[in-house]
Amino acid sequence: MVAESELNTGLLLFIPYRALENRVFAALAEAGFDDFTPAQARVMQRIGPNGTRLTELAEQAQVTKQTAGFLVDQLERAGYVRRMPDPTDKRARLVCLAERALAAQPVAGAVVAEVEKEWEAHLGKRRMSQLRQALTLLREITDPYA
Amino acid sequence: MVAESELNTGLLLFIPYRALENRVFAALAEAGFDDFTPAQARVMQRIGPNGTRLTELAEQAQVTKQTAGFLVDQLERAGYVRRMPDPTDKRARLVCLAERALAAQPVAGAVVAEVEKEWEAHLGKRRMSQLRQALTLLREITDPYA
DNA sequence: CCAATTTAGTCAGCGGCTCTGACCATCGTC
DNA sequence: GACGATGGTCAGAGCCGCTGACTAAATTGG
Repeated sequence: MVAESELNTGLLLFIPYRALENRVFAALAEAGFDDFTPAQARVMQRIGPNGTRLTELAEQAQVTKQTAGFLVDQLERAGYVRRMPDPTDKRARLVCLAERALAAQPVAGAVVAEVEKEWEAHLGKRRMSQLRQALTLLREITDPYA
Repeated sequence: MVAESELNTGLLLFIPYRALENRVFAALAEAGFDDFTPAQARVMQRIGPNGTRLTELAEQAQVTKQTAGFLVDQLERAGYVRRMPDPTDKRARLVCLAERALAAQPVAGAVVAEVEKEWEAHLGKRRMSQLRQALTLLREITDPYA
């Protein structure tokens, strides 16, 4: 039996999450993408390739639509997203990734890959794979939008 | 449509973390502990059995000492913590859990146990154990205060 | 022993995040 | 076409977290 920390699982999940977020954020800032915040990034992360409605973004990020709107306003002003009319619903608008976000994506992707590689080096291929598998399964009962 | 296996690990970690935090928070609120916020809880969680200095709390929660002080002020006013003089350093004060926090702990502990049990039921004993093991290992390279 | 530096903590001010409540426009349905 | 539901905005408030400037006590080095 391997000795396990007595820390509650929540904290165990949160610690590497924050470590990864910090790394990505720092790398983006260094690459010149220093004009957005973590809260904005958490919304931007949920935008689909064909655009996503504000209400849907709000639900997935678990904030109110007002908050999501506030964040999208700033992202739009900074050139990361664009609002397009939704052709299927005149009330709605689709939030789409704009040029600046598309430029940032490869940078973010590279850092995520780098950190995941470090984790795999520390855990070993097998345990890293098990970790991802367990988390993916867990998502089924913890993600209301899975 | 994004394949599950390609969802970045950060989001995979965050989703269950937030689910757990939400559950604990809701249960505490229902039990009458509705007068504190998640930010306050994240600080309170780090207080050791013999009290912890404000500066140390700030480091571990990764906020400035000003922010930690602000949160402790509110926790103190709500009766969750007390400030005691540190006998070994007249500049410092030890933040200790007070009566109300001690009353809340069993409630929080019960919910955490309940949620972990649900997760174990979904993943199976083996995978749940592997998950905790992997996360504990990961902490070695992601927690600056391990 | 005293001056300089470091460390613990506070005060003041600012901006960012998120909420509630109220509101308007459009959609879908009957 | 009336009505409830849905997509979104506006206004106001409070909480969170930061920087900068400060006091007091501890530590270090001559």
